[in-house]
Amino acid sequence: MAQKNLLPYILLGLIENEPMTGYDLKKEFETEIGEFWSVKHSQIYLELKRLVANGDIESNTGYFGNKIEKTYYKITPQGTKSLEGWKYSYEDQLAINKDEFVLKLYFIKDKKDPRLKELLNEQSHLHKKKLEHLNSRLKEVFPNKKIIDNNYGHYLILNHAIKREMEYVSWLEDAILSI
Amino acid sequence: MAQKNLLPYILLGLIENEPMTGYDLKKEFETEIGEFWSVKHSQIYLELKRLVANGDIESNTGYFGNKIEKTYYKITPQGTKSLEGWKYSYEDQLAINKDEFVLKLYFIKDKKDPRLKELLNEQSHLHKKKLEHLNSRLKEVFPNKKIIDNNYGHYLILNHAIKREMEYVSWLEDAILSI
DNA sequence: AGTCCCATGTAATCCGTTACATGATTTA
DNA sequence: TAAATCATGTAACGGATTACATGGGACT
Repeated sequence: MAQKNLLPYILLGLIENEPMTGYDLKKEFETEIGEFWSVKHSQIYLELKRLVANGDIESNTGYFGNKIEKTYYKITPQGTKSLEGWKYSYEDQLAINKDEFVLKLYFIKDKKDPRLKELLNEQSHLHKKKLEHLNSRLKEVFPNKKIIDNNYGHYLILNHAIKREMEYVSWLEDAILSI
Repeated sequence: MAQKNLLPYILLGLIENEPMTGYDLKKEFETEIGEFWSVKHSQIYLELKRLVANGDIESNTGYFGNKIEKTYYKITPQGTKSLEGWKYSYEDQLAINKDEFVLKLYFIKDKKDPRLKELLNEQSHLHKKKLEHLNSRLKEVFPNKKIIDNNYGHYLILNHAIKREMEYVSWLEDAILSI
């Protein structure tokens, strides 16, 4: 494979709970899962066709109480098996996490570079905003223990994202003070 | 552009210090910059041609005291300008950092899922190994203050990578204890 | 009447990985 | 002399983004 294509598993994972249309799936990437993954609708519709051709999902087109024709997709037993296989598969090595800002810094050699502080400040601002956003998401999405225990993976990764941003900000602040 | 292509800037940044061959550049991705970025040699050679066509670098083919013909590339004033422009450019939003493990967790709903702990343990092991590796890199690459001050960006991002792995491990350990 | 959102696609383009390919030199 | 490394490419394929495209419904 050219690049590891995880979209099939995402779509299966989302459809598993309840049948969905391509548009519904697109919407998911604007809210919940959009915090952790991004994809364009053009890719979704193509992948859905592939999944149908592969027998992982089934489509059902019609008017479902609405005035607009929609196509709903539901997962097949084969699709469920494929999804489970991926969910519990072992990763033998960590992928490199490509961060443009980190790359830029690699090429800034001189500690006394006059624009270094400004760059660090800009990033700090971005990450502080992100951190704020994630903190409010946590409160919003997980108001009580029951919701936490029934969406535990999501709860864990949201907490991880928050800790990651805290680390990012603290690193940048330390860096700013060090120069 | 399909995906943001940062390779031109990486190549310019590496060539800026001293003229290099395609093979030299490939080697860089096996050591220093390989900690933060990955690329295949096929892409390097293609990108070098594009940079030459674009006037950002100049090529010089011949026998340089060796028995093998090599092609050295050096940066042009235009290339330097392009590199500087990128290095000090402002990023207005943060890119999503796609992590397969995080994605998997999103689809693990139940806190009592019997395989959750095992998955977390596996990841913890990987990140601990990574952390060890980064710590030894830091000692190896930055033995004294002068080297630090003259490669400050690299020093900063290596420290960031270490703190990031520490956060990852601590998050996983907390998660393991919580279930 | 116009704008926004719903809903679903295709096409073009470029990026990234894998595979194919070749030949010389150094090292074990 | 065989294997590893040096050195440089091309080709095929698939993933990801952008742009093009269409039509209906809801809201102002």
